[in-house]
Amino acid sequence: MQQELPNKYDPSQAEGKWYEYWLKNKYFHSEPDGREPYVVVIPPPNVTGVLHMGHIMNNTLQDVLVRRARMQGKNALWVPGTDHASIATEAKVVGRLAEQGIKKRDLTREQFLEHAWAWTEEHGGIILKQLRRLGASCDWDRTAFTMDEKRSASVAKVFVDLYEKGLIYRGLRMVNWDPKAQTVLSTEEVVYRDEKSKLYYLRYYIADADTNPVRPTGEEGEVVHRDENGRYYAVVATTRPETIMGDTAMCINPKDPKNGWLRGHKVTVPLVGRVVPVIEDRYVDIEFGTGCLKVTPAHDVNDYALGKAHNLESIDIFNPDGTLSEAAGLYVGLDRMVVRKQIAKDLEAAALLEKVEDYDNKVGYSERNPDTAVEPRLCKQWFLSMKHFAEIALPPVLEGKIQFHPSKYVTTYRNWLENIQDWCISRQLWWGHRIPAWFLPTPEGEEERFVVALTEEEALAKARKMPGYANIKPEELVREEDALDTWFSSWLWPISLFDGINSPGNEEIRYYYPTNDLVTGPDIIFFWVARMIMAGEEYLKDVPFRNVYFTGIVRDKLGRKMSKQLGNSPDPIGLIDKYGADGVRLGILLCTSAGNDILFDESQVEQGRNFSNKIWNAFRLVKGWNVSDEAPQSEVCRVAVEWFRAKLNRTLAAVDRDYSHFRINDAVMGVYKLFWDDFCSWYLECIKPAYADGGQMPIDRTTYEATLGFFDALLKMLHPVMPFITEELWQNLGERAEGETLMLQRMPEAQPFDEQVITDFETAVSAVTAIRAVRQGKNLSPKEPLSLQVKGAYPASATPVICKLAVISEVAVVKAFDDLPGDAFMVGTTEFRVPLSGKVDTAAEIAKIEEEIQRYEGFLRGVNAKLSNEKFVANAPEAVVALERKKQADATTKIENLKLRLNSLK
RNA sequence: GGGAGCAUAGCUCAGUUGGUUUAGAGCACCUGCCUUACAAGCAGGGGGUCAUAGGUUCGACUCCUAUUGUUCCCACCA
Repeated sequence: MQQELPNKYDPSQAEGKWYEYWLKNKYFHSEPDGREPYVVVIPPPNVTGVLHMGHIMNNTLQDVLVRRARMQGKNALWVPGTDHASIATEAKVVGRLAEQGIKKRDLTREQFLEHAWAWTEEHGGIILKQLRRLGASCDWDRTAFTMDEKRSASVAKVFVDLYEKGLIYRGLRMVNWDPKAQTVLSTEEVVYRDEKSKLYYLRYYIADADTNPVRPTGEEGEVVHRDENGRYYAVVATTRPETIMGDTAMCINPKDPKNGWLRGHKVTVPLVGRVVPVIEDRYVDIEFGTGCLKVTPAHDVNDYALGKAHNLESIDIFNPDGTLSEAAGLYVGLDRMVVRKQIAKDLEAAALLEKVEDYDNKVGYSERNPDTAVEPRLCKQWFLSMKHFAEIALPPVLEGKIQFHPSKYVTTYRNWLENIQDWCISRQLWWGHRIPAWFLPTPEGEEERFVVALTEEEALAKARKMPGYANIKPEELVREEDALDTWFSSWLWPISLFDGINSPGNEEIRYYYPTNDLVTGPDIIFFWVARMIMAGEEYLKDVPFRNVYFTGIVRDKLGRKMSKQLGNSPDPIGLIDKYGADGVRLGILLCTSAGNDILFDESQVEQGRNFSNKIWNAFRLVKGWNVSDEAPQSEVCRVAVEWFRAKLNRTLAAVDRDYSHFRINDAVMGVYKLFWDDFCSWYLECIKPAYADGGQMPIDRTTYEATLGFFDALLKMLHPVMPFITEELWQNLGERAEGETLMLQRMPEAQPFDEQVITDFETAVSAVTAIRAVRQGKNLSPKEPLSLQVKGAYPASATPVICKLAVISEVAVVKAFDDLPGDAFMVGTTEFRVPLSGKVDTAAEIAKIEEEIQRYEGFLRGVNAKLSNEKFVANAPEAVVALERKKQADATTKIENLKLRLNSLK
């Protein structure tokens, strides 16, 4: 039976082998059957993305949940897939084309898409391959892509349906424009960042002083500006001087005493020379800047509203790429950021710049192009009306049909839904789902006309039914160029994966939907989570999942976000190579608690690797034993087996509880300690056969079988967390037939156990620890036999354990200690003493006892104070009072004993 | 500007409806050990007036109020 196993676990020997085995036997694959389903859909990573630590955490959590459910006998399914990530991917493709000297606008849509597909095929799925290294038990046969045939058809069908329901419309709105990607963004795709910027104070001269003389009102607080030539001017503060070419008014607050004298005048826009009216609106903040606001209806959301209210002209001075257009008249073709700098200089040179102040403000940036400030822009886009969706998506979360972990995100969710804005779903991109709408020839000056349909044929049929278009030819229909927002496909994910849109009520959607748990980051609660709930309620009248586990962000040890620039993001595959997938999984899980950011450090993965090794060596120990059918079971073995069985059951119950509350790190830590502390440090040490006559004694059959049973249970408990090493060891733990696997074994269930067994064993543990401390303090060899005296209540089962683990030759239960010198300690109210002839430092012992007495007396004072408080005795529950009385009695006993001892020493 | 969360050992966090021997874990740290499973290990040990100030209560880490610090989300102050 002697095994020639190395003393270090080598993950590379096991991981690839078992993953292949699982794949070959299709253990990850699921088909609908009679069992209870358990379903997780992966948050689809970008098709061209590579694995980072966030994915490691997120996918490890999913795999733990899925593997556990599978071992609980459920029909577990984890569906993988990728997302086409329209803006991000298109940007990458445009970038690569640029390297080859190709411009996007020189290509046709078809040519561009060819390049995009080529790129997708080249880089696509790398991330899914990487997930295999982690051990992810996804059903790869079901791998989906948001732009594959079924998913694309689902998107189109939903678009048409929502249009027909009147929920999708086209509207001219002020939208967020990304000048780099040259597409509109949804409000959710704009991230605001604090920025140190400048506030420019500009002179707007009064233009009509000749015909309409300036008359200061003389009001208190009035501020009138005149230059050295006596000309009047107003001062406007702005952060965006480059937009003055679009100014079509200046606005003051009607109640502003500073600027009342400007009322009714016209002013000249500096440099531009355009004469614009001074308008009045309560919107203007009197306290901000000078109280004068320049109004640029085309380039600011508020100004747009003002422009509408006051019937102002709107001048769009930007090109789609953020350079100035012909309409600007000045700086044409220059980038807006360049113009901002230049115009400040020019204004100064023309003596039109009063001053410049430092100013902190928030600037919106594109989520996908973080260096690009979004530009408010007026244009016609496709919108999804959200009121209806907010109404159907709120109740399931508020009523607990869907549970958020942690629950604090319910508030966030609710807030967003209650203040929701319509969703701008069109994007001026080619990579994505092309909007299924066709425009019809429309006479000049008339409202655009279009039809929405699944196919061109349908579109033509629909068009021909419209008045005046009975004879329209196919080539007269012009398909919408825009694509849809990526999230317009993602929101269907839990449905479209089971083809529930194209083929409603099919077997799979009925069986697998709703899914169970979703693991994702809180950063996409609006983008994705909320919208999936909307789609689920709209199309299946049911929630898409029952639980949402929100992970935190993986940061480095110093709390910084991981980024390429900082170089603080470890390569996950490198970590797996170095520490093994199991080590990486355990490492990341140990520091993961729902909703909290996790500060990742490689030492945690090292801890995971070390734990793998611990398991490995425990296995080496157990498999190295000779088994005897004749040898009777020793008392210490009997006690240890009884105790560990109880402990195992207690932990199983605790771990179940932790998992059900999504306290996965607690569950993992529970198993970790059960294995390392309880199983290895105490149980195995108890039953480990001694050496005698130059060889190791055999272990008795009863204990051995029990130990294999425990090991088996432990491997099962560990398997969801550390799938590879557990499979490797389980396969070698007993005789296995071809095709057997740990991953399909049933997870042990907690059985009732006797709490007293655990309590009694803990007495032995405490005594052993104390005796070891005595040895250490006295510098005694761990092997030198000692004897032990016990005074007080003492479980008989403790003796064999103490004898073996503390190397005690004899335990004597005594009524009173003899006069021999020795070291004493207490476990509960039981007093123990290790007689030590000639090795006792009396002075030190006295000091130790006096310190103890002091501690207990302090404690007793607290208890006495409580008990002497009549109100406490009268009001507190009986059990609590009884407990305090027990504390009082116990402490008193202890102090008495200690004093007795003190006296005998003196 | 509005909202939410957090503040417990050097670090990261538990502390489950206020009462379990005057607060627990993991890591880190200190001391001693290469003891035939494991030095990726073993044994032992130190370390916290639970952010501050009030309040409720017989009793507060736990509930309430305020303050300070911190994180996140939302919002059109140029």
